[in-house]
Amino acid sequence: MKLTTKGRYAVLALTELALAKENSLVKITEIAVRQNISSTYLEQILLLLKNSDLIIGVRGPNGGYKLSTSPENIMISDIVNIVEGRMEAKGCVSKSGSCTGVSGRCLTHDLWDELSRHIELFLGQISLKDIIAGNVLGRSSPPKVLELK
Amino acid sequence: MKLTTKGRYAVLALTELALAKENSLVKITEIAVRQNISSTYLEQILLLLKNSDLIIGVRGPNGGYKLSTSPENIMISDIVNIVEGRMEAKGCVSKSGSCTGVSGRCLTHDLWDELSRHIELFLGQISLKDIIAGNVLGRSSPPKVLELK
DNA sequence: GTATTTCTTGACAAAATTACTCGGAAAATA
DNA sequence: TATTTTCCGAGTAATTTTGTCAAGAAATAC
Repeated sequence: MKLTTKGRYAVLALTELALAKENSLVKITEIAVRQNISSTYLEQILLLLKNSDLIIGVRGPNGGYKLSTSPENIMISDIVNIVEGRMEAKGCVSKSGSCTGVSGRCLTHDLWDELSRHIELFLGQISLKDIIAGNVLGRSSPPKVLELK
Repeated sequence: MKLTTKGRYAVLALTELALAKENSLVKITEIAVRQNISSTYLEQILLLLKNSDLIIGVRGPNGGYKLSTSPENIMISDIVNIVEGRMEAKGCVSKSGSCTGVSGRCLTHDLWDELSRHIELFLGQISLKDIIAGNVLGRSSPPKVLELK
């Protein structure tokens, strides 16, 4: 699970779509100007999200983008996974492919695996709706929360 | 909290040190060969860890590196934070520095903040000892665990 | 149909970061 | 002194990220 500006732009853009009036269309340039992002770069990103059916693009005058479903059904992990490739998480497949190194097999393998699983779990619990509701921090909402025991 | 091969190499190398007999010294080249990493690159990384007093370097014949403290006292987050710079986590300070964009302030700010806090928390609970004990997955050990409620 | 708006697509280029190399110096041992 | 090892700074190659550009396609308004 990589995380670059690409992923952040994607979440930001979809947040804008989520904020728009239901079924109204938002143009790329609107988002780009508001958020001060390169509009041509944003094009690329929204295209990825469209091809994965997370958003719907409408061409022609007064066209634009809208979410394909309601904000509570779109999780942050969905967005990030689409625009950033899924992270390999291994960090041990050095060359021969196998994971059994000379030093008594790959000890850190599980660590990175578990970390990315953890991140995925975290971002999979937060929806666009949570974000526009400011419901990210100190989440005490009905859905599962991660907590120290 | 970035995560590149640099961070993974660092954890891997320190795992090797943790596996070594108490107070025995391990050479850079030993680790490099065993893990199939560039030894000169590994030098740089171990140097960083040494300058942060996580490990101790001994020069001269039969020199090498050893941990500066016992494996259970070294957390993965310590290691990663040293070799990768601390991640900015914001993703919203576009230009003017302030966080109040035109689109009704920075909605995703909290999200990335919370994510990196979460990662830090996770890696801060796992020590080198846990790794060499294979105690990463399905942790049910005495120390605090992250768990779904 | 024509013009306009906007998305769609692909190829390309600049910038930044990551990953690694190199040459040598300092310290310790023998 | 010679050898072995860490230490240190600078520089370079490779990759990834972050864009730009130009042209095409679809929908709408006129």
